[in-house]
Amino acid sequence: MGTTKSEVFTQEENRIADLAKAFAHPARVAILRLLAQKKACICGDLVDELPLSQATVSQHLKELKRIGIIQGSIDPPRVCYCINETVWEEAMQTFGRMFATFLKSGCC
Amino acid sequence: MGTTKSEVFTQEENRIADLAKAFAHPARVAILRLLAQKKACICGDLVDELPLSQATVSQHLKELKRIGIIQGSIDPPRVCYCINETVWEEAMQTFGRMFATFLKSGCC
DNA sequence: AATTTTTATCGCAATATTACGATGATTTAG
DNA sequence: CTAAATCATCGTAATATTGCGATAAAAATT
Repeated sequence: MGTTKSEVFTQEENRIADLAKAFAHPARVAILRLLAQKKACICGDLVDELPLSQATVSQHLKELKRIGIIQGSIDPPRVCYCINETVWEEAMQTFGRMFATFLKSGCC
Repeated sequence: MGTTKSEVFTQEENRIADLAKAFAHPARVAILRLLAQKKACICGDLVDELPLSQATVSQHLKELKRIGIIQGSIDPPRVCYCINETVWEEAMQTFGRMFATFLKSGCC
């Protein structure tokens, strides 16, 4: 095994999990912060800011792109990355709704 | 490797990543939802609601407990799980702050 | 054309995660 | 005391993730 049984969960549950993965590694948190604060944008600048190799940073960027929360535009030979506003909003609202489902009145 | 270089990131970045991990698997999303909506609380009930084995559910519960977002109280031979309100709030505010850092005015 | 700059990708090694059956531990019920 | 119920843990297998050096790809510069 080692594989998540995605088929047995709802699309929404899988999407939430995917969005959460964007934030589930400190390097990706750092990248998303830098992009959200516009402190960096060019991949090379991100590499300078992060204590990881260029290959590793590139891999995290790829994962964030797969999720859709960032996008990159080419300015050869550079690539400028930025937050995808639509997906950022989706994440914000998705987590907002999730956190709002909590009903108090403890049983434990 | 395969190990995250936690030492080189800030405590906050690591904490955010950990909190995100709670939501980074569809089964855990389902569990947290059930607990937040109080549709289940006893471990056995969770197992009934989820398409996973008892051992697997127990493992996810353990991870959620490690993060701190749920807690369990013993009612032998049962265990009643529920959301830890404090950590739930911490997560809500942490993600709220994170999402609020986004500055518009795109460069891409 | 050769070099430089920048980024992506490959290949590998180490570790982590996911999943489950089987087994253990604990407490109640009979 | 024995059996049943409930949950945690162990052991194992399969796959995923993390990280990096080396290399490839693409375009500008010399």
